[in-house]
Amino acid sequence: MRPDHDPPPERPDGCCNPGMQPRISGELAQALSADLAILGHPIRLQILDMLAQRAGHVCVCDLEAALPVKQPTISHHLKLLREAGLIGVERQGLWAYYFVRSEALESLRERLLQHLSLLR
Amino acid sequence: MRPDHDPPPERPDGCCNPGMQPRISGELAQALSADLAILGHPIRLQILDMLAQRAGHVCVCDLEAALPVKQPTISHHLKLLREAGLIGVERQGLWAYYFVRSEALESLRERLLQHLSLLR
DNA sequence: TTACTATATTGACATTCTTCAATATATCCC
DNA sequence: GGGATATATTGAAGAATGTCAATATAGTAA
Repeated sequence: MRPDHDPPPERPDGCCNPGMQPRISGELAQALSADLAILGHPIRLQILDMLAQRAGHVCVCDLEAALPVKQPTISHHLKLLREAGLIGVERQGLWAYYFVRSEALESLRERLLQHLSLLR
Repeated sequence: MRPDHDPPPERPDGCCNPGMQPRISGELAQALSADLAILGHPIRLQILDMLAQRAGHVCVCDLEAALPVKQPTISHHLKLLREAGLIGVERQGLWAYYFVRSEALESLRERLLQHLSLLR
C-alpha cells in the first residue's frame, strides 16, 4: 500500500543499525496478522471450540443458547469465520449445521507456529 | 457436572444439543483473544521480528527507518507491547534500546499452541 | 393459502483502534 | 545557560469493529 524502500539514511555515530530490515515483509505481516485477528475475538474462539467439540452437529441455536450475544451477532461471526475459510456450513431444512474445516485450521496453526518461533 | 465427553452424536429430534457449552470459558476466551490481538497487527509483528533479530540493540530510530509509519505510531505500538509484557526497554542517554522479553513471548506462544490444538 | 420457525441481512449506533501533527520531556554538547 | 536530538505524550480525526433491533429469506407444516 505504501512504498517501503528508503535507502539507508546516514546514521550518526554509535546508535542504530543502518539499513536494518524486518525479516517479515509487509505483505507477510499483513497475512499473519489477519490470521491472528480472525482468532482474536472471544466469541469466535468459543464458536470454534463448540464446533470442534461436535463436528458437523452444531446449529446456530446451540451457539445462541450458549454464548452471551444475540443471534445476529452469532451469524455475523459465523460469516467472518466462513469467509476466512475456517468453517463450513451444511443446510438441512430450516437448520444450518456448521463444522470446522480442520485442514484450514491446521494449516493456519502451522503457519502461526512457524512464524511465531521466529520471534523467539 | 461437566460433560467433557458427550459421546452421542445423535441429536434429540430435529435440531440442537440442549445445554451444550464451550469448553473455553468466557474469561479464558477473553484472555486468549487478548493474546492474539496484541500480535494481530502487522507493525507490531514487524517490530517484534526486528527486536528478535538483534536482542538489546534496537532503538526507535531503527524501527522508524524500517517501517512505514511515523515515529509517534512506532512509540504507540511499543507502548502496547510493553504493557503486554512482551518487550522491555533500556534507556541509554538519548536512545531507547528495546528488547524482546523472551520468556513472556515463549509462554504466550505455549498458551496459544496449547489452546489452538483444542480447536482441531 | 396462512402461520410458524431458523437463520441471514440490513442499517444504525457505539466503541475501539490506528494514525499523525503538534508538543512535551529528557539528554547531550557547547 | 542555549541549541540540538531522540523519544514520549497529547489530542484529534478517520477507519474498523462489534452489537442488536428490525426486517428479509427460506424452509416446514397445517
